[in-house]
Amino acid sequence: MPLASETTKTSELELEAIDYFVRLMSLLGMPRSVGEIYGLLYFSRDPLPMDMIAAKLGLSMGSASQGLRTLRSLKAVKVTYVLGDRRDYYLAESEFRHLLSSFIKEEIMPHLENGKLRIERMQQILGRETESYDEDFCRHRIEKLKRLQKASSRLLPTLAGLLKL
Amino acid sequence: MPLASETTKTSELELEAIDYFVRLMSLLGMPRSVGEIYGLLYFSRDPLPMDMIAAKLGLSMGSASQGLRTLRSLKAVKVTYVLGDRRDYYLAESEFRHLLSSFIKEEIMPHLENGKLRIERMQQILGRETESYDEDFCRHRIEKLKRLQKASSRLLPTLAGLLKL
DNA sequence: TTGACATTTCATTTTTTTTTGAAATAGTTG
DNA sequence: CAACTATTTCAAAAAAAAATGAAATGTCAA
Repeated sequence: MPLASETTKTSELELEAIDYFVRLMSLLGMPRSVGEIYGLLYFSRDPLPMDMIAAKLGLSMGSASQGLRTLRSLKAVKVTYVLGDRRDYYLAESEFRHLLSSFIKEEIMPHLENGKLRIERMQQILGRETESYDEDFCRHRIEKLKRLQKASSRLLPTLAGLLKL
Repeated sequence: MPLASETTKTSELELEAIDYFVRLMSLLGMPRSVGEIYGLLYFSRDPLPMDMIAAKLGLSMGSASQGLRTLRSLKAVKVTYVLGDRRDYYLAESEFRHLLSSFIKEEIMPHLENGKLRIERMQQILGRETESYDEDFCRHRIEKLKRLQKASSRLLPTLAGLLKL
């Protein structure tokens, strides 16, 4: 637990941003700590080292480390080297769109790929099991899935692209 | 726990669909049970009553009831009345896009609205706290948030609209 | 009105996810 | 190389989310 003396008081604006991003991130299924860290960095002009982030937010080092890893992988945070200090300093990538775009690429697209395989499997199964009384019905449903699949495969990369600009 | 005699054997195709939709729904942050129910209904030509759904999936009535409520609210499921039976029968709305569209409207848009208010609050706070040394910096960041906000407010309803067609 | 059944609600239990904290690792400096 | 510090890892604890099951509610029909 950090001593009050070590932690600069968290400003009202920071609190507001933390709240805002905790919500936004949780919409993307990210844990609270990730939103907190990003929120704190969002209104910080100077880059912050991990231990200060953890102290300000009252997080353990473990959480901070894991949260920063996530943010780095989403390109939501940049690492800065500060002369004469061994620690890594972090800065928020202020274009949140970048984050959304990486999120689509990293978290959603793989599921889409996987979905394609599954639909193929469904077709195989239906092909094998002949003479089911509702074969036609199932065939139609599979067709619908394929259309959904195709539409998403077009739409999502486009969206990811749009966001980056 | 349902007796084996009450449960028609779940077909391979049904299993595949259940798996598929459990994943897809979990991407939207929906609990497992919701995906299971929708998956089961997706390849069922005949509407099914809640007790049969619960039996086939090995879910409690409570879960089935809650899951169907969610699916109804997303317009992912239609209720059918069967003559001479008191139970409600459920049918999957096969256009999954409808579900995505309701999801955007019901789950995401409210957060957006809320976000707008929060950004306004940030501006108020910044307005009050004069002479912070990085006031300009914060002002810029708030501007970025507003742009993100505006872009999403345009994009998401458009997307929801596109999906419905 | 009463009984039979379908459905919902909700306190409790179970499961899953997230956080913690301490140990392991890595890296730098004297 | 040895001492020090920053960071990561991971088993265990805590917290959050979901499922259960039994009681409450609603609804129809005899």
